[in-house]
Amino acid sequence: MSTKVLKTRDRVLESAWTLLLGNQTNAVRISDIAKHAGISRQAVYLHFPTRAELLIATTRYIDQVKGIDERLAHSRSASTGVERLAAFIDAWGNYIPEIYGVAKALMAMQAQDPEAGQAWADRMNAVREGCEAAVSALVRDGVLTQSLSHTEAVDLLWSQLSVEHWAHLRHHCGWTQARYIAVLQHTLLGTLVD
Amino acid sequence: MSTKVLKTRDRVLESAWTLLLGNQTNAVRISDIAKHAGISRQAVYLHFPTRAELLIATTRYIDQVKGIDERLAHSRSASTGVERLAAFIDAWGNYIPEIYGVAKALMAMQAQDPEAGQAWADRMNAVREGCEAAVSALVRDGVLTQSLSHTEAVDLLWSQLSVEHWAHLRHHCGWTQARYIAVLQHTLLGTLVD
DNA sequence: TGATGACTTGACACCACGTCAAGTTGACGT
DNA sequence: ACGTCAACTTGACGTGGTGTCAAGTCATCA
Repeated sequence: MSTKVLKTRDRVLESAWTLLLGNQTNAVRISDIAKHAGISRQAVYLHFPTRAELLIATTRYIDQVKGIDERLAHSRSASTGVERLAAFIDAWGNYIPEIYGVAKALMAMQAQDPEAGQAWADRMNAVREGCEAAVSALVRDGVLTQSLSHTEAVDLLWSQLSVEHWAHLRHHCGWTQARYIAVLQHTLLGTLVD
Repeated sequence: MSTKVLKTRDRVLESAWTLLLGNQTNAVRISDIAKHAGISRQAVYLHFPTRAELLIATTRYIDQVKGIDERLAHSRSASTGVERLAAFIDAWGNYIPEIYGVAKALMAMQAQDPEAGQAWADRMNAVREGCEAAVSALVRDGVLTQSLSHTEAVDLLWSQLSVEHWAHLRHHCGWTQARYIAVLQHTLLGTLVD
């Protein structure tokens, strides 16, 4: 595991990240990534077995570089359930833009490649756990609305914090990032808390 | 424009619809559709120039067969804004399952084919007009919440009535269709009406 | 009878993924 | 100084799906 190997591997991941974020039209081929990283197309396969695995590795790389764990951990330190909900929406909602490029490519792949779909689903289940924790905090405070079950509340929070929902409001509706965060905090508070 | 032409064309559209709805793994190729319709793969190209156009034509075909226009028109006849909102959610929300197969394929294509993306966006803009009408009815009744602008309210309704949101709750979260409709009616009422 | 339109068969180019084989290069230990 | 090994290169190939092209069949209709 020499230093150079890691360097090249990371350069590939960095290239994938950059190209996927930049390109509107999602025609990011492996050869594009290789060219951007300054290596041959075949060399990419020395580090990643398939395109799907490369994309998945890219999301993990972004997680690591951007420290999503720390961001989410911080939201867990809020004292009240309501504050915790707002902090979680803030932390995750502001992370989505970073991973959107890769997420889009991965979601486009899952039609043909079930493995890619499963990998993405796994990652999203981690987000669901965060939603679950936030809702539990609301329950602990006794402020969760009567009209939704615990699970329904988690599902609703989770689905509104999905990447697709973000993309819809941000790109189709033209919302700013700040408005996206503010409106989701407000409406989800209204929906989940009595 | 003989009878037989229309028959074959419709058989292709019907096959596309059937296969796209049935297949979990979205590997519906043109050759599959042709085989199912009982014609050669090349004959499909006598009716539809590209795969994207075939998919788009399929959505239009479903619209026509299932009479979505009538369904939505019916929701427009409700007297109060609140009833109209509920009726619109019911009409559109119960239509999504019909088009989901094609929608999924079309959304998967828009990464590579911008034309497919544009066509799908156009169709979704028609839904947005329905959302706009429902919100306007709320405004007319003077019951739209103060905390959202007219446009924001439309955007929020629209994004929560998206096919992606339906798929998330229905498939990832395992909700029944009835619960999806009921919860959306309830939470959107809570979000949009004071 | 002969023309037309719908369809068939078979071949082909294209493009991206993924694989394989045979080099080149540079760092490393001995 | 030498051999070795890992990383990387070049070039070729197979696969699978899309879309194109050319030649031929067949029923219908004027």
